[in-house]
Amino acid sequence: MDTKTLCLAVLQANPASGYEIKKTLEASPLSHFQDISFGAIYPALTWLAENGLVTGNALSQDKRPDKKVYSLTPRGLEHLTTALSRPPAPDRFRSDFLLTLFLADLVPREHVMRIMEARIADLEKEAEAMRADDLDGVSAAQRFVHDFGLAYYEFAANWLRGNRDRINGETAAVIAKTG
Amino acid sequence: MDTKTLCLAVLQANPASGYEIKKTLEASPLSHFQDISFGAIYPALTWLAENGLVTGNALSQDKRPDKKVYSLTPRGLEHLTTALSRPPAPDRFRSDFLLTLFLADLVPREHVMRIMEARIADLEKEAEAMRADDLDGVSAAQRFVHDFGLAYYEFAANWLRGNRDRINGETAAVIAKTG
DNA sequence: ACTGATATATATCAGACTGATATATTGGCT
DNA sequence: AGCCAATATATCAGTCTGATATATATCAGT
Repeated sequence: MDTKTLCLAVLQANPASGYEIKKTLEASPLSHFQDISFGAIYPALTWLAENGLVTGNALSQDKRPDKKVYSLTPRGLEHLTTALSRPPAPDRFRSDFLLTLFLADLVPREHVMRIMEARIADLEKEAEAMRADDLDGVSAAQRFVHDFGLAYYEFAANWLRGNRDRINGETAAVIAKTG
Repeated sequence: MDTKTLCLAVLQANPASGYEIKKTLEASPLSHFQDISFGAIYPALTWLAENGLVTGNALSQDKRPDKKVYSLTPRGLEHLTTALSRPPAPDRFRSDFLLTLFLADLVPREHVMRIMEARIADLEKEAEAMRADDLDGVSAAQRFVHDFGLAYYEFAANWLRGNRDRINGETAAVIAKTG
């Protein structure tokens, strides 16, 4: 989805500032499947406010920079539901890691082994973190997305673990022995 | 990876035109994890030629528009291997489908069910197509990437199939309450 | 023979997005 | 005191997507 719709999606749950929209998305199970940068958020919010899809209130804060808190309007909610009612675009999976593996013959075997081990460790760390997530008060739909993310990390880690020798050959066996 | 490096990655295997670079990538197992548009390819090739990373030969063809075939230079190969030798950026998974499921309560249950069935069918179709891929003469590294892609489609289809009721249930309850 | 769809081939461009940077304050750690 | 991280907004160069333009050829259906 584009940045505007994604902002509306976050605001639909709670009024928030641009900064909070990004932090909320990062803390959500959705963070594994959607991302936006500040450079896109702030212009999007300005546009949304000018076009009546959100209303903005400037808050002077005690010990922090001013905060502009935006809330969804009926028109904003309508825009969001309309966007969600369209058939979703195909998923996009971008992996420089797999590009490197694809061209493994062009780089030192050591390097390939290193990034393979690092990626498996990253995936397992991610899965571990998600298993520790507190899901109290989270809707079934949100839990569904969370669990898909967790299942993916587990799948990917296990698949790479079970197949890494196909790329690394004998050297991987040595690593496995030496720990 | 950026478009330039991706072009070099394709040219490393064979000299090609911009059009052929895109078609080659689309036909490769890498297509599931890397993509580029013509609007990025042609400027990238011009830049690469001007900077000596590729050499270009214009070919007048019999019954087709002129074709500019580019080949990798030693400097181009060096640029490619340098890029591949860096730790790869984290994978990026973008899914509007999962965003819609996350906010399933905002759209009609019928719609959620429909996109769920459609996505499962798409994933299975993709897996089916990959199982039929001809892998004769494909390197171990490339087969690895192919098989990861296939395994992912199978995992995702099976997971969604096994968990889809978790979404449709709650949405039904919300609909019943709100009328 | 004609029409429309598809394939080959390059190029351009508006609009969108990323990642870096600038600005300013507070609070914790060394 | 000095440094880093967090809170908070804003801008911008560089990059990429998706659409469009241009031109030719083939092939299936009418």
